[in-house]
Amino acid sequence: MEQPEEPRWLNSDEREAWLTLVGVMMKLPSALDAQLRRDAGLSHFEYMVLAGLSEAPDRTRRMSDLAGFTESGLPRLSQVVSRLEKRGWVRRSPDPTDGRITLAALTDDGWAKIVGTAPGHVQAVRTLVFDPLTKAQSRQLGSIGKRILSVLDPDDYCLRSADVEPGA
Amino acid sequence: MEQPEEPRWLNSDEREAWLTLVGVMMKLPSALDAQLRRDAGLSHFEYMVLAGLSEAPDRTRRMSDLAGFTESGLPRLSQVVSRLEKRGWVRRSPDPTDGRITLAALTDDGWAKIVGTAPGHVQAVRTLVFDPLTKAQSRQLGSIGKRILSVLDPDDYCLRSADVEPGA
DNA sequence: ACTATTTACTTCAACATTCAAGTACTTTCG
DNA sequence: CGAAAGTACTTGAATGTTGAAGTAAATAGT
Repeated sequence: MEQPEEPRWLNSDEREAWLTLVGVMMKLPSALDAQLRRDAGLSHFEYMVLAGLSEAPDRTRRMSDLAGFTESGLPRLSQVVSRLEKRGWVRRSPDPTDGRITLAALTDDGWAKIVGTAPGHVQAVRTLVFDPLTKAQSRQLGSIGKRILSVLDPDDYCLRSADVEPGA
Repeated sequence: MEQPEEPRWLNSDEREAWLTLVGVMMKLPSALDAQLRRDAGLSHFEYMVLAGLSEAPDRTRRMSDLAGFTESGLPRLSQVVSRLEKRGWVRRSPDPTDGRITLAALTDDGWAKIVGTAPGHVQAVRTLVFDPLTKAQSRQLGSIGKRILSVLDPDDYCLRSADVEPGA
């Protein structure tokens, strides 16, 4: 079941694009983490948790739902939410209608935290990602990302709108 | 020194592109790690170390040079190279001309390992990244990545050829 | 109604990564 | 020539993440 022909190596354009992409994947997360840690004392993962709650109705969400949103398993989420609870930004309570489910809710302090943190983070995303690109490139990035994500994980959260353009 | 106006929020195209990019950055590394671990018993980082040595003259490189290539600090590299040395794929020796420097060299077994592993990994990169894209998109991805990387780290390894196109 | 399986989450142990100190060597300067 | 400073790397402690077992509650079967 091996491919009988020699493998299709990357051509030089592809190879260059690949190495560049690896570089971006290595450095962009650290850069964003550093900004959040410096300006808000939050890891990127903690920020995602607070952001996920802030967008939800009643600022409340199930743990497993949050785990899906943040692309992480329940154990990791559980520990991080414990920390956020100790800091007073999140409160956990069992779902009255189903005792297995734990609901995580953003407190008022947590809401204030995310409201105070978001603008600086958005600015960082802008500076590092969109400002260096033309408008056309920003659109291309969206299309390219969706194409790749649809292979990586067709059920991903971001692809719910069924708009993976077939052309370019 | 705060921006007096309200922050420039991401517009809906940008927001969508951003969430997609986050998804790709979360999942692509794990997918590649999984392929290498399954097919070759290597982490992506270990693969990068072997690949970095395989491309070097005499298949030999300084530890600090390798650390730059793999975008990681010396402590991490030191431990990983220790493991690779125990498995017989790398050998370390002090530089005869400067006793502070440690040279890491790929053994024949290590060369055989990377030669046997590379085709499957390249195939995975192809399947996950380039096959879903048109040729035009592959080129766009290269340009976009270089633009972003040039802000993230202007001294990056990949940008040595001074070819960040100013147009699109 | 009572057990058995499934679901949702937490906790515990193994592992990897990061940061700070330590070691060995080289270069510089009095 | 000898002490001080700097460089390259390794080691060890603290932290965070992943995987496996454990708990608690709900559903399904008998």
